[in-house]
Amino acid sequence: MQKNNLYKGSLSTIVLKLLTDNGKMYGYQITREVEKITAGQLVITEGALYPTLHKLEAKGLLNVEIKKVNNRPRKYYFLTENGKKESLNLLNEMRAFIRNLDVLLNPEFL
Amino acid sequence: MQKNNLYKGSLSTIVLKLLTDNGKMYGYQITREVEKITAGQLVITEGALYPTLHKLEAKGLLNVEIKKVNNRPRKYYFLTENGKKESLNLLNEMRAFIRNLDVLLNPEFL
DNA sequence: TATAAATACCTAAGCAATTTAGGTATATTT
DNA sequence: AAATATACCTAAATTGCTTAGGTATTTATA
Repeated sequence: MQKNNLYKGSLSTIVLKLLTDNGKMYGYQITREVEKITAGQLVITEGALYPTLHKLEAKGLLNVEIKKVNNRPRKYYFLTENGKKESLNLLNEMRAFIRNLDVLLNPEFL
Repeated sequence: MQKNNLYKGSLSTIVLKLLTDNGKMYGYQITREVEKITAGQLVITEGALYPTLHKLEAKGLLNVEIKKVNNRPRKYYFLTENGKKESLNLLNEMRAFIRNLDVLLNPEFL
Protein backbone atom coordinates (compact mmCIF):
# COMPACT_ATOMS: atom_id res chain seq x y z
CA MET A 1 0.00 0.00 0.00
CA GLN A 2 3.14 2.08 0.12
CA LYS A 3 3.14 5.66 1.30
CA ASN A 4 -0.36 6.40 0.06
CA ASN A 5 -2.85 6.93 2.89
CA LEU A 6 -5.79 6.89 0.52
CA TYR A 7 -5.91 3.09 0.28
CA LYS A 8 -6.30 2.79 4.04
CA GLY A 9 -9.65 1.12 4.62
CA SER A 10 -10.07 -0.35 1.16
CA LEU A 11 -8.18 -3.62 1.58
CA SER A 12 -11.05 -5.79 2.86
CA THR A 13 -13.31 -4.66 0.03
CA ILE A 14 -10.61 -5.32 -2.56
CA VAL A 15 -10.03 -8.83 -1.19
CA LEU A 16 -13.74 -9.66 -1.16
CA LYS A 17 -14.11 -8.39 -4.73
CA LEU A 18 -11.22 -10.55 -5.95
CA LEU A 19 -12.71 -13.61 -4.28
CA THR A 20 -16.12 -12.78 -5.75
CA ASP A 21 -14.59 -12.80 -9.22
CA ASN A 22 -12.12 -15.66 -8.84
CA GLY A 23 -13.78 -18.10 -6.46
CA LYS A 24 -10.73 -19.25 -4.55
CA MET A 25 -7.45 -17.47 -4.02
CA TYR A 26 -4.46 -17.73 -1.71
CA GLY A 27 -2.71 -14.79 -0.07
CA TYR A 28 0.34 -14.56 -2.24
CA GLN A 29 -1.82 -14.85 -5.34
CA ILE A 30 -3.92 -11.89 -4.16
CA THR A 31 -0.85 -9.67 -3.88
CA ARG A 32 0.25 -10.68 -7.42
CA GLU A 33 -3.22 -10.14 -8.88
CA VAL A 34 -3.63 -6.65 -7.39
CA GLU A 35 -0.24 -5.60 -8.74
CA LYS A 36 -1.16 -6.99 -12.13
CA ILE A 37 -4.58 -5.29 -12.29
CA THR A 38 -3.23 -1.91 -11.16
CA ALA A 39 -0.09 -2.16 -13.30
CA GLY A 40 2.13 -2.16 -10.23
CA GLN A 41 0.57 0.98 -8.76
CA LEU A 42 -0.96 -0.78 -5.78
CA VAL A 43 1.26 -3.17 -3.85
CA ILE A 44 -0.42 -5.00 -0.97
CA THR A 45 2.05 -5.65 1.83
CA GLU A 46 1.87 -9.06 3.45
CA GLY A 47 1.83 -7.43 6.87
CA ALA A 48 -1.49 -5.90 5.88
CA LEU A 49 -2.94 -8.78 3.88
CA TYR A 50 -2.55 -11.78 6.20
CA PRO A 51 -4.10 -10.13 9.26
CA THR A 52 -6.95 -8.94 7.02
CA LEU A 53 -7.60 -12.46 5.71
CA HIS A 54 -7.60 -13.80 9.28
CA LYS A 55 -9.98 -11.05 10.36
CA LEU A 56 -12.40 -11.79 7.51
CA GLU A 57 -12.24 -15.48 8.35
CA ALA A 58 -12.91 -14.75 12.05
CA LYS A 59 -15.94 -12.67 11.01
CA GLY A 60 -17.31 -15.65 9.11
CA LEU A 61 -16.97 -14.02 5.70
CA LEU A 62 -14.27 -16.38 4.43
CA ASN A 63 -13.52 -20.08 4.67
CA VAL A 64 -10.14 -21.72 4.17
CA GLU A 65 -8.96 -24.84 2.43
CA ILE A 66 -5.34 -25.85 2.73
CA LYS A 67 -3.78 -27.54 -0.28
CA LYS A 68 -0.26 -28.82 -0.77
CA VAL A 69 1.22 -27.65 -4.05
CA ASN A 70 4.83 -28.65 -4.81
CA ASN A 71 5.09 -29.89 -1.25
CA ARG A 72 4.31 -26.43 0.04
CA PRO A 73 1.05 -25.53 1.79
CA ARG A 74 -1.24 -22.97 0.26
CA LYS A 75 -4.25 -21.52 2.05
CA TYR A 76 -7.08 -21.02 -0.38
CA TYR A 77 -9.71 -18.57 0.80
CA PHE A 78 -13.27 -18.42 -0.52
CA LEU A 79 -16.45 -16.53 0.37
CA THR A 80 -19.04 -17.93 2.76
CA GLU A 81 -22.71 -17.14 2.14
CA ASN A 82 -22.39 -14.22 4.55
CA GLY A 83 -19.21 -13.23 2.78
CA LYS A 84 -21.08 -12.99 -0.52
CA LYS A 85 -23.71 -10.72 1.03
CA GLU A 86 -21.14 -8.54 2.77
CA SER A 87 -19.10 -8.34 -0.41
CA LEU A 88 -22.08 -6.82 -2.24
CA ASN A 89 -22.61 -4.32 0.57
CA LEU A 90 -18.98 -3.25 0.69
CA LEU A 91 -18.77 -2.96 -3.08
CA ASN A 92 -21.81 -0.68 -3.10
CA GLU A 93 -20.24 1.42 -0.37
CA MET A 94 -17.07 1.66 -2.40
CA ARG A 95 -18.97 2.75 -5.51
CA ALA A 96 -20.71 5.47 -3.48
CA PHE A 97 -17.34 6.46 -2.05
CA ILE A 98 -15.82 6.79 -5.53
CA ARG A 99 -18.80 8.85 -6.70
CA ASN A 100 -18.43 11.16 -3.71
CA LEU A 101 -14.73 11.67 -4.34
CA ASP A 102 -15.57 12.37 -7.96
CA VAL A 103 -18.04 15.13 -7.16
CA LEU A 104 -15.63 16.57 -4.59
CA LEU A 105 -12.92 16.69 -7.25
CA ASN A 106 -15.32 18.00 -9.90
CA PRO A 107 -17.93 20.12 -8.11
CA GLU A 108 -18.53 22.10 -11.31
CA PHE A 109 -20.55 19.16 -12.65
CA LEU A 110 -23.11 19.44 -9.87
CA MET B 1 -16.85 10.34 8.29
CA GLN B 2 -19.22 7.95 9.99
CA LYS B 3 -18.71 4.23 9.97
CA ASN B 4 -17.10 4.16 6.54
CA ASN B 5 -13.40 3.29 6.69
CA LEU B 6 -12.88 4.16 3.06
CA TYR B 7 -12.62 7.88 3.65
CA LYS B 8 -9.72 7.38 6.04
CA GLY B 9 -6.76 9.17 4.51
CA SER B 10 -8.71 11.41 2.15
CA LEU B 11 -9.55 14.29 4.48
CA SER B 12 -6.42 16.41 3.90
CA THR B 13 -6.82 16.15 0.14
CA ILE B 14 -10.50 17.08 0.34
CA VAL B 15 -9.72 20.14 2.49
CA LEU B 16 -6.96 21.31 0.15
CA LYS B 17 -9.22 20.88 -2.87
CA LEU B 18 -12.00 22.95 -1.26
CA LEU B 19 -9.54 25.72 -0.42
CA THR B 20 -8.15 25.56 -3.97
CA ASP B 21 -11.64 26.18 -5.33
CA ASN B 22 -12.95 28.64 -2.74
CA GLY B 23 -9.92 30.66 -1.66
CA LYS B 24 -10.73 31.07 2.02
CA MET B 25 -12.87 28.88 4.23
CA TYR B 26 -13.42 28.33 7.94
CA GLY B 27 -13.78 24.95 9.60
CA TYR B 28 -17.49 24.88 10.15
CA GLN B 29 -18.03 26.03 6.58
CA ILE B 30 -15.94 23.13 5.30
CA THR B 31 -18.13 20.60 7.10
CA ARG B 32 -21.29 22.25 5.61
CA GLU B 33 -19.83 22.40 2.11
CA VAL B 34 -18.78 18.74 2.06
CA GLU B 35 -22.24 17.65 3.20
CA LYS B 36 -23.80 19.83 0.53
CA ILE B 37 -21.56 18.58 -2.30
CA THR B 38 -22.02 14.91 -1.36
CA ALA B 39 -25.76 15.29 -0.65
CA GLY B 40 -25.25 14.43 3.00
CA GLN B 41 -23.34 11.21 2.26
CA LEU B 42 -20.06 12.43 3.69
CA VAL B 43 -20.14 14.09 7.10
CA ILE B 44 -16.78 15.40 8.34
CA THR B 45 -16.57 15.15 12.12
CA GLU B 46 -15.08 18.13 13.90
CA GLY B 47 -12.81 15.83 15.88
CA ALA B 48 -11.20 14.91 12.57
CA LEU B 49 -11.33 18.29 10.85
CA TYR B 50 -9.82 20.64 13.40
CA PRO B 51 -6.70 18.57 14.11
CA THR B 52 -6.27 18.18 10.33
CA LEU B 53 -6.45 21.94 9.76
CA HIS B 54 -3.91 22.49 12.54
CA LYS B 55 -1.64 19.86 11.05
CA LEU B 56 -1.80 21.40 7.57
CA GLU B 57 -1.05 24.80 9.09
CA ALA B 58 1.91 23.37 11.04
CA LYS B 59 3.23 21.89 7.78
CA GLY B 60 3.15 25.32 6.19
CA LEU B 61 0.44 24.42 3.68
CA LEU B 62 -2.21 26.72 5.16
CA ASN B 63 -2.30 30.18 6.69
CA VAL B 64 -4.98 31.53 9.01
CA GLU B 65 -6.80 34.82 9.32
CA ILE B 66 -9.13 35.36 12.24
CA LYS B 67 -12.20 37.49 11.62
CA LYS B 68 -14.99 38.46 13.97
CA VAL B 69 -18.40 37.89 12.45
CA ASN B 70 -21.46 38.65 14.58
CA ASN B 71 -19.17 39.03 17.58
CA ARG B 72 -17.92 35.47 17.13
CA PRO B 73 -14.43 34.60 15.90
CA ARG B 74 -14.01 32.67 12.68
CA LYS B 75 -10.70 31.19 11.56
CA TYR B 76 -10.38 31.51 7.81
CA TYR B 77 -7.84 29.15 6.27
CA PHE B 78 -6.20 29.64 2.88
CA LEU B 79 -3.43 27.94 0.91
CA THR B 80 0.19 29.06 1.10
CA GLU B 81 2.37 28.77 -2.02
CA ASN B 82 3.57 25.39 -0.77
CA GLY B 83 -0.03 24.49 -0.07
CA LYS B 84 -0.95 25.14 -3.69
CA LYS B 85 1.83 22.87 -4.91
CA GLU B 86 1.02 20.13 -2.44
CA SER B 87 -2.66 20.39 -3.30
CA LEU B 88 -1.87 19.61 -6.95
CA ASN B 89 0.24 16.63 -5.92
CA LEU B 90 -2.38 15.19 -3.60
CA LEU B 91 -5.14 15.71 -6.15
CA ASN B 92 -3.14 13.79 -8.75
CA GLU B 93 -2.58 11.00 -6.24
CA MET B 94 -6.29 10.89 -5.56
CA ARG B 95 -7.12 10.69 -9.25
CA ALA B 96 -4.72 7.76 -9.63
CA PHE B 97 -6.27 6.16 -6.56
CA ILE B 98 -9.78 6.47 -8.03
CA ARG B 99 -8.59 4.98 -11.32
CA ASN B 100 -7.03 2.04 -9.50
CA LEU B 101 -10.19 1.37 -7.51
CA ASP B 102 -12.12 1.57 -10.76
CA VAL B 103 -10.07 -1.10 -12.48
CA LEU B 104 -10.20 -3.28 -9.35
CA LEU B 105 -13.99 -3.02 -9.38
CA ASN B 106 -14.20 -3.50 -13.15
CA PRO B 107 -11.30 -5.75 -14.16
CA GLU B 108 -13.25 -6.90 -17.23
CA PHE B 109 -12.41 -3.60 -18.91
CA LEU B 110 -8.68 -4.27 -18.79
C1' DT C 1 26.79 -25.44 -7.73
C1' DA C 2 26.35 -22.02 -4.60
C1' DT C 3 23.51 -17.95 -4.20
C1' DA C 4 19.85 -15.06 -5.04
C1' DA C 5 15.17 -14.44 -6.04
C1' DA C 6 10.65 -16.02 -5.96
C1' DT C 7 7.07 -18.43 -3.63
C1' DA C 8 4.27 -18.92 0.62
C1' DC C 9 3.11 -18.40 5.08
C1' DC C 10 3.33 -15.66 9.65
C1' DT C 11 3.60 -12.01 13.89
C1' DA C 12 4.25 -7.83 16.65
C1' DA C 13 5.68 -3.05 17.70
C1' DG C 14 4.80 1.39 16.26
C1' DC C 15 2.43 5.01 13.71
C1' DA C 16 -1.10 8.00 11.91
C1' DA C 17 -5.86 9.17 10.82
C1' DT C 18 -9.61 8.61 12.50
C1' DT C 19 -13.87 8.05 16.16
C1' DT C 20 -15.89 9.00 20.30
C1' DA C 21 -16.91 11.83 23.74
C1' DG C 22 -16.50 15.27 25.82
C1' DG C 23 -15.81 20.84 26.49
C1' DT C 24 -16.88 26.37 25.87
C1' DA C 25 -19.60 30.15 24.07
C1' DT C 26 -22.79 33.01 21.19
C1' DA C 27 -26.76 33.50 17.81
C1' DT C 28 -30.94 32.05 15.99
C1' DT C 29 -35.12 29.54 15.77
C1' DT C 30 -39.12 27.37 17.92
C1' DA D 1 -37.40 29.57 27.79
C1' DA D 2 -35.43 25.89 25.45
C1' DA D 3 -33.61 23.81 21.57
C1' DT D 4 -30.90 24.10 17.56
C1' DA D 5 -27.33 26.05 14.83
C1' DT D 6 -23.03 28.25 14.65
C1' DA D 7 -18.06 28.06 15.78
C1' DC D 8 -14.20 26.75 17.96
C1' DC D 9 -11.44 23.12 20.69
C1' DT D 10 -8.99 18.63 22.97
C1' DA D 11 -7.75 13.92 24.36
C1' DA D 12 -8.33 8.91 24.99
C1' DA D 13 -9.34 5.01 22.39
C1' DT D 14 -9.70 2.57 18.13
C1' DT D 15 -8.31 0.99 13.71
C1' DG D 16 -5.74 -0.15 9.65
C1' DC D 17 -1.94 0.04 8.20
C1' DT D 18 3.75 0.09 7.88
C1' DT D 19 7.92 -1.60 9.22
C1' DA D 20 10.63 -5.11 10.37
C1' DG D 21 11.35 -8.94 11.43
C1' DG D 22 10.72 -14.55 11.21
C1' DT D 23 10.48 -19.67 8.79
C1' DA D 24 10.80 -22.73 4.87
C1' DT D 25 10.75 -24.55 0.07
C1' DT D 26 11.39 -23.96 -5.03
C1' DT D 27 13.26 -21.91 -9.06
C1' DA D 28 16.37 -19.06 -11.53
C1' DT D 29 21.01 -17.16 -12.09
C1' DA D 30 25.93 -16.20 -11.90
